Amino acid sequence: MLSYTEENYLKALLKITLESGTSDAGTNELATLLIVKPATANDMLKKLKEKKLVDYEKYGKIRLSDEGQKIAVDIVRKHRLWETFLYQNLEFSWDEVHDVAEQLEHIQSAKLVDKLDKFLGYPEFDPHGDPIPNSNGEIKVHFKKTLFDVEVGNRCMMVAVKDNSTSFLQYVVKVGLGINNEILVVSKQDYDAMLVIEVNGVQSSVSQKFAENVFVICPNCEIGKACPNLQCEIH
Amino acid sequence: MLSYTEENYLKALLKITLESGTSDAGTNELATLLIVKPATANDMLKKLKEKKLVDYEKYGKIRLSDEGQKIAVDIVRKHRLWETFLYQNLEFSWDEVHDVAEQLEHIQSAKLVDKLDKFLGYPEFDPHGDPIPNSNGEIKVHFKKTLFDVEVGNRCMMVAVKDNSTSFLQYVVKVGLGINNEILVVSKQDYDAMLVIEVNGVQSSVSQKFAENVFVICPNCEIGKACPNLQCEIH
DNA sequence: TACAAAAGTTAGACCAACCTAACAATAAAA
DNA sequence: TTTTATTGTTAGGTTGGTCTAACTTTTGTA
Repeated sequence: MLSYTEENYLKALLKITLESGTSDAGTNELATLLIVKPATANDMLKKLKEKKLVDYEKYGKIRLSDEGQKIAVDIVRKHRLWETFLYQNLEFSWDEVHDVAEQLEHIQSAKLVDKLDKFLGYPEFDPHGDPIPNSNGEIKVHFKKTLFDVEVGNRCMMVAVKDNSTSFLQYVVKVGLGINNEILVVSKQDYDAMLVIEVNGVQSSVSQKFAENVFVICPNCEIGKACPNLQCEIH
Repeated sequence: MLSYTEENYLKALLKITLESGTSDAGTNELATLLIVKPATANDMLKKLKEKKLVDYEKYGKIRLSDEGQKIAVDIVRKHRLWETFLYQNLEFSWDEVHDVAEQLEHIQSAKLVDKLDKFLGYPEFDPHGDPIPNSNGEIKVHFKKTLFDVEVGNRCMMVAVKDNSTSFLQYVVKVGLGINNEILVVSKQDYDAMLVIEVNGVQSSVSQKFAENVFVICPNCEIGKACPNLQCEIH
């Protein structure tokens, strides 16, 4: 059984490797993320190496072992499931869920996680649009392209939103948008970056700010697989 | 902000004072409950005294301060709300909820507790029949008559258990008992105080120890109200 | 290539929560 | 009332996670 602290180190390592894409991390970087001194991070790395959760040699690169990665992904799964619960069932706003989920992710009970997942209807994305790993640790490919990135004349499909504020969500509804809706980008103004989009045959004009808060994939993409025409950035 | 450990000491002190009725506790008793050595409990008591959460003098009696009691009751509130959630919404059986709630009770977020309470519909009793303190720390009247107190030939209804250990709860299930089940006390042995009881037409033999851990009311009682024929002791 | 800056490591210390072993005070029994 | 048993306390030690300060290795650039 890992301590709360050890779990946080594994989670931080996963975050760094996923975000950098280089699949390894540095002591300083890790220490900064955990708000801890490099010496402290170094101590912990030695301990995690001992437990075979990280691959690491002195002055060398740090990366999670398979086992370490598995544990880290499971913590992310718990975090995102709890965020979804707080948002969907307990009326938390999207910016309030993180801190509480940060605590809840450390609750140890496999049954709890699976039952929560079932209760929530096996969601694939959390309130921030981030993918929720399934019980086998498989993470859906995550598309980070926004409506604003789509070129004029192209079609895309909405998969998530970045902003979860009520005002934004009401705006989304007003424009006739929803998850899995297909969107055609009709035109874009150079002057003020306003977009004209078409949803279900109805045209609307939306701002850059709005467009940047709508995550999309190209319509040929299947959620969970790599984009066939490489337009979608994989996170 | 209190540590996980400090919270557990406060909760244990509340439990001891409530169960003994004498409103004070001993170092050994506390240590036993927390599965810790008396020396350790003693260290913590000094620390909690320093924080003004317990009233305590060397070799004297230990009791929670008003502030300490308030915190302890709030932890119990959280514990019982989570138990209710696990039981009602996540399909946990009533003997599985305790251990997970033991972790969840330490999550720090006033908003979470209040929203959870609202989500659950402001329940007054948890799956074990124990009363859930409200947000002001007020606890409903609680019936504390045990199965062992019921006279031979009388019927009663199970409302709660005193012992929350998994082994006891599993035994309860094995005997075919559950909350709101009606029990007939068929006979009682003078020699070893064994009881023969009948639940849903099935007879079982249970020990004095077992019977003393099952709280009952007479079948005419309504939970939360005083017993109409005064057979039920109010705690 | 050399050397300064950045990154990483080690040694030694602190605190919280635990321990054991020895001791002190109180309660119970002879 | 004296002795014994129980209960409570203190002193000193261990471990996990943190720190500072000093040191080493690697990296980047003059």
